[in-house]
Amino acid sequence: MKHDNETRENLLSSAKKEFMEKGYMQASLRNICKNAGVTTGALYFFFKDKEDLFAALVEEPLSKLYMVMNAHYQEEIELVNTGMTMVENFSEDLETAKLIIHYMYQYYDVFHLVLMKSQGSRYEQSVEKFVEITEKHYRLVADKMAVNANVKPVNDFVIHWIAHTQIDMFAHVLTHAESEEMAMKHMEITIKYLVSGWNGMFR
Amino acid sequence: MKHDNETRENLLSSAKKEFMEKGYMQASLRNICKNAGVTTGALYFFFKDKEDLFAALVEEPLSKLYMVMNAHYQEEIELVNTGMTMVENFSEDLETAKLIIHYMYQYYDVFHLVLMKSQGSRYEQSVEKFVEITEKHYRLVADKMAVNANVKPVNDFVIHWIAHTQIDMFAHVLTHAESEEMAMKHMEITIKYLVSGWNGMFR
Amino acid sequence: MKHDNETRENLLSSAKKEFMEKGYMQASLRNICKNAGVTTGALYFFFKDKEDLFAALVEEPLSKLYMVMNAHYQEEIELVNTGMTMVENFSEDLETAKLIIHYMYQYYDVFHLVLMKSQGSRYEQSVEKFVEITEKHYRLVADKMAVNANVKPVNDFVIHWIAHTQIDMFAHVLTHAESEEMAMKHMEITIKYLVSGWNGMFR
Amino acid sequence: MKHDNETRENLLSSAKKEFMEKGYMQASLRNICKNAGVTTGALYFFFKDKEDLFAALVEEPLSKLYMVMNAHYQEEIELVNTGMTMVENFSEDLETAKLIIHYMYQYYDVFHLVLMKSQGSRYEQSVEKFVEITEKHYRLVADKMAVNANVKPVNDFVIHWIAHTQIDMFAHVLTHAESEEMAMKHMEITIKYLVSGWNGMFR
DNA sequence: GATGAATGAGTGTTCATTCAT
DNA sequence: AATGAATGAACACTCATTCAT
Repeated sequence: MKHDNETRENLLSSAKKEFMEKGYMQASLRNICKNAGVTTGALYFFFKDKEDLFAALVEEPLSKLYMVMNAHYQEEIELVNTGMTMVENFSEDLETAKLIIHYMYQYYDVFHLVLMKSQGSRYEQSVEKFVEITEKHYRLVADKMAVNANVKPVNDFVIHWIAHTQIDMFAHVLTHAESEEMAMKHMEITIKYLVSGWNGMFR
Repeated sequence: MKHDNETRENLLSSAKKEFMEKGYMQASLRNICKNAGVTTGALYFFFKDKEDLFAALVEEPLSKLYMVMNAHYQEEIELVNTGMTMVENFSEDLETAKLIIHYMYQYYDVFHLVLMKSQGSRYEQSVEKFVEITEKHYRLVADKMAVNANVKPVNDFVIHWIAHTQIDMFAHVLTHAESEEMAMKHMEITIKYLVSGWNGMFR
Repeated sequence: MKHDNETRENLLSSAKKEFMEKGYMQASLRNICKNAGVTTGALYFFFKDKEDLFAALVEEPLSKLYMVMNAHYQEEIELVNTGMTMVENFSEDLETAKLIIHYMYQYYDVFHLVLMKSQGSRYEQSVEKFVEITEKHYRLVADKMAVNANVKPVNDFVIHWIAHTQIDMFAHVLTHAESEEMAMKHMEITIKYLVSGWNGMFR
Repeated sequence: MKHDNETRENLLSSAKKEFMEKGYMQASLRNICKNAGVTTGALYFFFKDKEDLFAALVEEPLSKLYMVMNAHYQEEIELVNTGMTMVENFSEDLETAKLIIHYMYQYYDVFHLVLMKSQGSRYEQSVEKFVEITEKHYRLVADKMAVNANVKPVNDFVIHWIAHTQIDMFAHVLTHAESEEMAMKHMEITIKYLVSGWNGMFR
């Protein structure tokens, strides 16, 4: 039986460590190879270039999360269409958030890399992409609620900022909580905070 | 009276432009010197190294803001000691926030550099420092309020996150508003949001 | 009967394409293998190294042409021994030239490779070899003619240059004519030119 | 008094040697620096990149020769306009050729580099440029002569080839003659050959 | 016959920094 | 006060080649 790409795995884990420590730009391929116990040529057998190496670490879980979020927001918007004026209890949002955080914890390192260490790579825009997805969602929700509650619609700037705040919360929880369990606990309060803030705008 | 170091000024403004465009790490001293019309040697006459050059741009306004914030929070805490259970109207907070944003707009480029372009320099931790200051403040406020309102105290994690959110808001407003005037307008809503969130935690 | 090495053939045709496009030095074995649908190891099973691969493409037709030329010039020199003082009509030379060009067209790619794309390989000296063969021939012819016409012998430098010019003409026609037919047509004038030049020297 | 760019000169002469020996592509900047006794950084202080280094060696004499040739051909064409049917004596052409060769010998190494060692640099097309200039000239001359001599005009292919042959002659003489003196001597015969060939076409 | 993996030396280039003048 | 020159280590990346399986 063939060896299971041991070198590739070594390279990936060495790369993960290096990217974690120094960030994408400051990471040295030389170093990654040295710590993986191979020469630079070996790296280029498995990966096209530096960016491809980084992509191999993060691409899949990342794009999957994009899909999950898009799908989830799709469903949620249909609930709003039924006509509620306010997020009466934040249980809905909490569940969504917990789902996302749970997914992120499954690929803890990946999302740490993407959210905190990707500057200089093509993934440095990932946070903005998450924001965009969330923003579109909130734009719709806010409009519905404004109509239903008969208040003037929230402006784009604020929607964008709220989306940003939401995403930053995920990043924050991921990077500051000691464990997934603790993360979940913290989120109950942060979501309560965010929902209170949201509703406050329509009062 | 000092004679104005024209070269020094040229270097500083050239540096500001380069750092703005490429960020600290990617900025090239070569380039900065070329655009300032001097050679690298000249730069090293005025500045110890790359970091010192960056510091010369941001240090003063930055540390002044640290002081302003510290002073302001000092005052504010005394108000809390008088015994209110809740931030009844957010006018207090709004005024503080507007004061900070106004200060930031006076040194727009400086804070843009510090908040967005300092990665790789020792100032990349500036955001965290702001958070720390804010955090200490909120820790005190939250404790007082918890006692007065007779609810269990908010945990450190959440306080930290709330401080972070607050600081991010400043960064966001600074970088996304078209003008100081607009920034002030936007802040009225964002502060309303944040205060609603804050109060929501104690309900 | 040999079984046809499909892989070998694929490698050869892929190599031909790569060498044609980029020249010997810039050609990448990686690329050649990729386009042939095999790995580098396969290449090294069939060919010793890069140069051997190039040789496999060109060696045979090339050395055969050397032989053809040598043989032809051998015959021709015997005609001169019969005692003519001048190339009265260039039909002789034209026929020889057409014969060579026809042969070259049968292995169009091979000679294109050898004449234009072999720099860096051991075949970069092929042109010089053709020149050498031609030169020896002209040396003899010129001496005979000098004696017969009672003029002083042409010096070696000029003989060498004339040979070079002749060979370059073949290369030029091969690479610039749109078809063999056109090549033949063009050669009638170029040979006329060359013969006029040659005879002019003895006038 | 300042040192006269000794390092730059060392680099240039080291580069000339390396380019001469290995050609543009195979030349190693590391090697050039080592033989010049400096580090790679020094090279990049004086030259933008590899191509710029090569250009510094050849650009000026090369473009000057383009100008000289263009100017000379301009004059010559006016003679043809006076109406001769044939280049009766080749003294005209010989003088032009000697002038060009003399210029080339003044910058012997430069033209050796350009004509024989520039492959891979932007100067690899220099021969073709010389041909182009010469070709335009011969196109005009041939047309005039065809009219005057009442023969059908020579086709473009042949004109192109003749121009090529002419330029190759210069390259050949430059690289094969032992001295300028010898070169001049050789040229008398080669020009005689070329003129005889040319006139032969119109007979 | 052919693969997949790996080597190791090499490439041109960029960088912050230094320092004699 | 500033120049011009030079350092030397680092960078990502490419190459022809090798070899156990």
